[in-house]
Amino acid sequence: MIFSKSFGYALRGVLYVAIMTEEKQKIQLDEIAEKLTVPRYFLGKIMNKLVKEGILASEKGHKGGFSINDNTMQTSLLKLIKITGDNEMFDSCVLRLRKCNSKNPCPLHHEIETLRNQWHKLLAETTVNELMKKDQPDFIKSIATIA
Amino acid sequence: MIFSKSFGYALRGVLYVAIMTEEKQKIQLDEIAEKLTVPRYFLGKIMNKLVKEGILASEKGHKGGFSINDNTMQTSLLKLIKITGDNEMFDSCVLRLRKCNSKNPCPLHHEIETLRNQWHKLLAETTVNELMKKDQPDFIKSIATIA
DNA sequence: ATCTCAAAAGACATTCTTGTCTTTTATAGA
DNA sequence: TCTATAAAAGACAAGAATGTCTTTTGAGAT
Repeated sequence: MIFSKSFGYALRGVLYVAIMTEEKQKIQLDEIAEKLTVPRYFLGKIMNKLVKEGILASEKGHKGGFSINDNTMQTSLLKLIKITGDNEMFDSCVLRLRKCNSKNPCPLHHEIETLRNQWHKLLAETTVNELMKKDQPDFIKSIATIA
Repeated sequence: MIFSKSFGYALRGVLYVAIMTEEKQKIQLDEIAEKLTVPRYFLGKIMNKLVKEGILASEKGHKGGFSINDNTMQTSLLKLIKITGDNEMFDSCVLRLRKCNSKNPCPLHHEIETLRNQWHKLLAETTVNELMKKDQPDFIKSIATIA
């Protein structure tokens, strides 16, 4: 698979909070995990990472939960990818030949570089806000479906 | 990483055999693993898969080893990807929303579909033969370098 | 202060990929 | 037929990603 499960959970988690935040201020992990049909504790750790990275806010204790903050809506997919660890996707040679760079390119270097840049651009430009603006009819449903 | 280690090993293994086959008929696993700086037994299993899939020929025993066959040079990267198990890269939703298809697309479905199709095309059209025809000066070196 | 709630943190289990070692099988040559 | 050789096959180990459970921490409510 091109991206990790963690990335998918992170994205769907953020989106769920962003969508639900119109109805309530705080969204609990229990609800998120249940609605997204995602392993609760595992999601918890990912959400925690997002909080530490400043993508989301959280509060402990009574009436606690997750909520959006000033950064949430501007967060790019690329940022989520980096946070969840799928780095190096844009670093290393796709053919896995190590000695490959613009000076000493592998046979597919240039073709792949073009494609990779397009990916990079798309992922860097697509933010949580962008995704929500597209406003698909069943968007919330598609987020809530197991991946 | 976008592709698995196994894929990288498979590709480099095939390329090494294809290149060396001009000098000798049979290439031994020991040599391949050493030159590519790749775990010997692990590579052995991957080479074995390639043989079973008809991508390479092999012979046991004295004067045995790996060699190319009628299919080797026409083998596409896509084929290698499938053999080494990185399937579903072109199947499932990149955002990992399951209920995502052309009828019920996720917000990025169309943009991603375009990119994915380009990848698919490139990987399907690029064969072992194509790679070797490009004839980079240090191609054999770049194959032989650890990934 | 104490209780309850919910995230955070830490220990542990499972699964998948990758890597290693040993034994078996097949082939050529003496 | 026997020996050497090299791939194939099988058992096992290490590592990373994913998943589960328990304990701790922090905040509001009583």
